[in-house]
This record gives sequence, C-alpha cells and structure tokens, in this order.
Amino acid sequence: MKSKSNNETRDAILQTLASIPEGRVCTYGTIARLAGSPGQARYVGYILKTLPHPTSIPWHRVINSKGKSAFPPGSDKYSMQMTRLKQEGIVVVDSASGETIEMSTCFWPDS
DNA sequence: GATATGACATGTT
DNA sequence: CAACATGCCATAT
Repeated sequence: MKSKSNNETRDAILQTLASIPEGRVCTYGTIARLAGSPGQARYVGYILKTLPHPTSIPWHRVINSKGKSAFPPGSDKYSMQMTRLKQEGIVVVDSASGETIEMSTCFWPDS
C-alpha cells in the first residue's frame, strides 16, 4: 500500500532538528540534506510552520542561509528566537537589517 | 490536475 | 551588501 504522504521524510527532518545540540544553529538546506533530502529546504520550513505549538523541536536553532531569523524583525517569534539563541550562548551581531547570527562559530554540524 | 503560496538556497546584476 | 530572478518540492484551495 502506498503511503498517504512521505511521513518518513518528515520524521527524518524532525529527527535531524531534534539532533541539533544546544549552542548550535543550522540552516534549512543543511537540515534537509542531513535528513537525506537535499533541496527540500522549503519542506523543512513548512513542517515547522505546521508543527503543533507544544513541540519539542528546537525550531529556534534553525535559520536561513543569510544567517538571520526566518521571521520578520519585530515579530513575536523573532524576538523569542533571538532571546533563546542568546540564552544558549549563540553569538548574535547587531546589524542594520536585524540581528545576524554568527554561524561561523555556531554552525552545526561544524565537523 | 492546475494554480498559488511558502519559517528556503543559490546565482547574477 | 541588497534586490531580483530561478530552481526545488510539498501543501492548500
């Protein structure tokens, strides 16, 4: 029987997200690639968006390739994410267009 | 099944 | 560095 949807892929992505250690950040594309599905960066974002609110997924550790939050600055989630990242020890640089995450020191998997 | 949208990535201008 | 354009794929209508 055929699956209604690729729950395996979704689960793989969720597993990858849950595998991000504290004090580290990762980009959507990297997560998708680690999950075994390169190019599905959008899928990762879609999952997080549709995730239940009381989720154990550290979505705040997920950022885009620009090194910034995926939400518009000033939004609740944006502030919450930045607060959490700083609390985890992640370096965030204040920039004119918003706070930029120093992934050079917090990127995962670093090695 | 086609069209539109999306918590993206990458390249070019 | 910023804006624009293109690719990639799943979900919603």
